[in-house]
Amino acid sequence: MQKKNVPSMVKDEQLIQRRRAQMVKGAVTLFIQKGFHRTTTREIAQESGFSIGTLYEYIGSKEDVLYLVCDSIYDEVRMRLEKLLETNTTGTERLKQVIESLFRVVDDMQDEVLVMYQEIKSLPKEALAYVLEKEEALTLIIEKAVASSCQAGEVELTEEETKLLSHNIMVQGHMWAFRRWSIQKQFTLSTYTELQTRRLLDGVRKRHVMMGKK
Amino acid sequence: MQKKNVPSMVKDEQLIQRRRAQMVKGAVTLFIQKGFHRTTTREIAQESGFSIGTLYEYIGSKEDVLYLVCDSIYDEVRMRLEKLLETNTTGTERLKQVIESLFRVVDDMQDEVLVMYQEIKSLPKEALAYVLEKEEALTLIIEKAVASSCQAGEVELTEEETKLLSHNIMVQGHMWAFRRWSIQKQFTLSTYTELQTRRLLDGVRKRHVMMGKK
Amino acid sequence: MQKKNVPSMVKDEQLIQRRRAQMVKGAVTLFIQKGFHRTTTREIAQESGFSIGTLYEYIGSKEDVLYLVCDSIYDEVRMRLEKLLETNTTGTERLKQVIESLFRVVDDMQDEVLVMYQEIKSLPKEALAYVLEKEEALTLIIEKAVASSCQAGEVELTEEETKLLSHNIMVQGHMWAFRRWSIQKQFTLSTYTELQTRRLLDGVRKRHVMMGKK
Amino acid sequence: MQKKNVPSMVKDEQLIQRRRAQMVKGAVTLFIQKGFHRTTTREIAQESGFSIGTLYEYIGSKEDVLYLVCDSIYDEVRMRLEKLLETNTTGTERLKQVIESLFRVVDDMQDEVLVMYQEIKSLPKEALAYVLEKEEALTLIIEKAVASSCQAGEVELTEEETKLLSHNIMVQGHMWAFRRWSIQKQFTLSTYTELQTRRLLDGVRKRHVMMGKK
DNA sequence: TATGAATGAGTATTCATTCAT
DNA sequence: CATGAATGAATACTCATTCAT
Repeated sequence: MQKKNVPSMVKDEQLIQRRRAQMVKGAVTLFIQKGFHRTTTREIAQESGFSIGTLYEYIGSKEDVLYLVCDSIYDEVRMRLEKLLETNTTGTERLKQVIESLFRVVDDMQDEVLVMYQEIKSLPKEALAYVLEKEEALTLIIEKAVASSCQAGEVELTEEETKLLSHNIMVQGHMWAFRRWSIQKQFTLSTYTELQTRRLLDGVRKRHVMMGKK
Repeated sequence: MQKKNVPSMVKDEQLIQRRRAQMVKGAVTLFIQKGFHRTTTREIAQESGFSIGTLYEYIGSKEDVLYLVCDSIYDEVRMRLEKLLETNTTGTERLKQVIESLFRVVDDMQDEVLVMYQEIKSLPKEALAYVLEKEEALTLIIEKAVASSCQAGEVELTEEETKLLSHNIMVQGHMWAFRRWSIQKQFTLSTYTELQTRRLLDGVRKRHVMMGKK
Repeated sequence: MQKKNVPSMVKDEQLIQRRRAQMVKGAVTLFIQKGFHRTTTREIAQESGFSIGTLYEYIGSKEDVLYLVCDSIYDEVRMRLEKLLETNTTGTERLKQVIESLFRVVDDMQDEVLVMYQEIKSLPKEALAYVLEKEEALTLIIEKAVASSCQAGEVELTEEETKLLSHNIMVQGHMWAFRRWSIQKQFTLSTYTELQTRRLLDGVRKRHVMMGKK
Repeated sequence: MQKKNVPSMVKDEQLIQRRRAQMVKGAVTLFIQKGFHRTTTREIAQESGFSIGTLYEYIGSKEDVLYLVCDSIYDEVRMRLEKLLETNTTGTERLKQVIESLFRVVDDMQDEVLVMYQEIKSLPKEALAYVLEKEEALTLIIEKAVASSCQAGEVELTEEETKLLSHNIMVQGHMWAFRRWSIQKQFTLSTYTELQTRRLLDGVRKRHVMMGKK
């Protein structure tokens, strides 16, 4: 799936990047506060530091802003995640690290994650498909760590189980944000991480290993 | 938290109930198709089978419709869930049944669940709080089943772990709907249910019990 | 060609007729002053005596107003023309009467005729086709009078010549309006009518008749 | 009436001429396609082969472009007409030639003639007056031919009739363009020219000449 | 109680024009 | 001289809400 092409009247590619970055920054702030539909294009322009006319020099429609925002959030999540994963661990150690890192990123970007969950549906079909692909790509990072843990012989999972587990981890990350009204009242991030990690790993640990340990 | 009072010009309480039921039915259909913001009050009135004037005899604002819709979805989820749980099981058996029932209800009401996840944020603060309470009450049903499983001595969990597990179960139900673009391509509902149930229970099963079984 | 259907949100057909009449009246005034493109929908609403919202209860787009205006102008031209032609004359007498009547109607409706000439091109294709048909129907009235004059044996014309003559008469009527900056400085309507009538008839009069008269 | 002064930031008169020629060429193409109001200045600049900034180095406003276009169309009509009239005929022969030439020019420049008829009204007052003078000057060419025919003694016309006839000829030329939706379906240019010429001349031919011929 | 016509604030988008580079 | 990014007033159209019947 190709990156959706957002039309611009401006030729200087560098300038486009800069302006769109401003735009996304302003828009995210507003979308977090009032959501996509309740935010006007004028507000986006103003918050971004330029006029409404200029805004439309860099996009074709309001929906393009949403697309740029979603795209950018995914890129940032991925970037932060990869940054936290730079060390070269493997096996279950790796998996623990992925979980902790994911949760930490979600914690840092709670509002952005919420925007994604709630506004994504307003994207035009094509853009939506593209964004969902990014989500799957992200899930794949987790899947690789799970697989690595399998290969290390520490856990045994079918391919199906691997996939499902990855989804579970991803969603447990997200729910730290979208159920924060309940979860964050009861847990700190580190308790949450610890409890979830233990549960996730206990469930998959090889039986004989466990018993051996015992 | 009190049920939010939705104003009506009409006295006959029965009529109010009937009209609002029509209204919610029409609105849900539309919200599923186009979302709350893209649906007009005129459309809601038409889909409900009465005029725009009449619509406003039974609500005070468009947001009231959203509130009624969310409220009604929760009531239906709860009703269906309780229906499926009428038999008097206990212990781990009970827990399995709760999980399976929840997943089945979510499967039946996927679109409604999605509407909730995506439009809830558009509710006015007070209404939002009320609806979130309903969500917590729902989670409590699960929590009770988990606790019942503990009491049966089949699993051992701290109170914290109990709460978290309940959230996890709830969210794993919901994700069947909101990640369907990926999950429902890979799993049938019964596979999904089976895999998730196994994982959830394996993780919590008492060690000695497991070994004993061994 | 069917009359184009202009959409309306209002059900009462009578009301639609009344409101659209107001609308056309207001719009014509404005189009005469500033042309279609320089007139805003708000101005049309205001001049028509209702709000912009109400305007859009009776039309689907600004172009619909132009269509209604053109349609209405043609209807009025035709109505006035037919009124002036109610007496039952025939032959050349009839033709003279048609010419005089046409010129008189154009004189009365100069501004409207100009609007037609200048804004018709802004109509959507379908509407344009419909309006041009009305123009042809009007030309047919003239053609019938010319034919009547032929049948009376006073003039002899091929079918082609009949058609062309009718166009000429029509356009000579219109030019009284669209060349008024020059023609109306030099002629009064009655002089113009007399001169044009003489020329039109002299050119077609049967040769032997003329000579017989001589 | 002075030629309207179109302001330019550029000194080099030659360059001004060249750029404006490009501009008019581009603009005519666009005005024919979409009319003056639906054409943007950006489009004009692009079609002309330079940037929007450059466009405004050679004009003061969008209306100036329309003025230049109208001015240029008149000049070309005149030029072409004069070219076709270079041979030194006189009398009725001359008149026939003028008619045929005019019709031929209009046929060649149909779109341009239409633009004139439909957009002229958007000119600012002063520019409009200037352009109408050009139209009158053009009519004068015809008038001279008619007069020449009179002087040759072949037709007899009062001064009033001469003027009116010239207008008629002019308009019969134009109508070949602006009623083409009907006329060009029924006639070829040469039939149209022949029929109209015959009618125009028959109507004015001296009575005794005609009879003599007879 | 039911209706639907009326309202006008609000919104996305366009485009002529300017001006710093 | 040429460029094209920036501007913001202007504009068509929408839609939640009201209220007279």
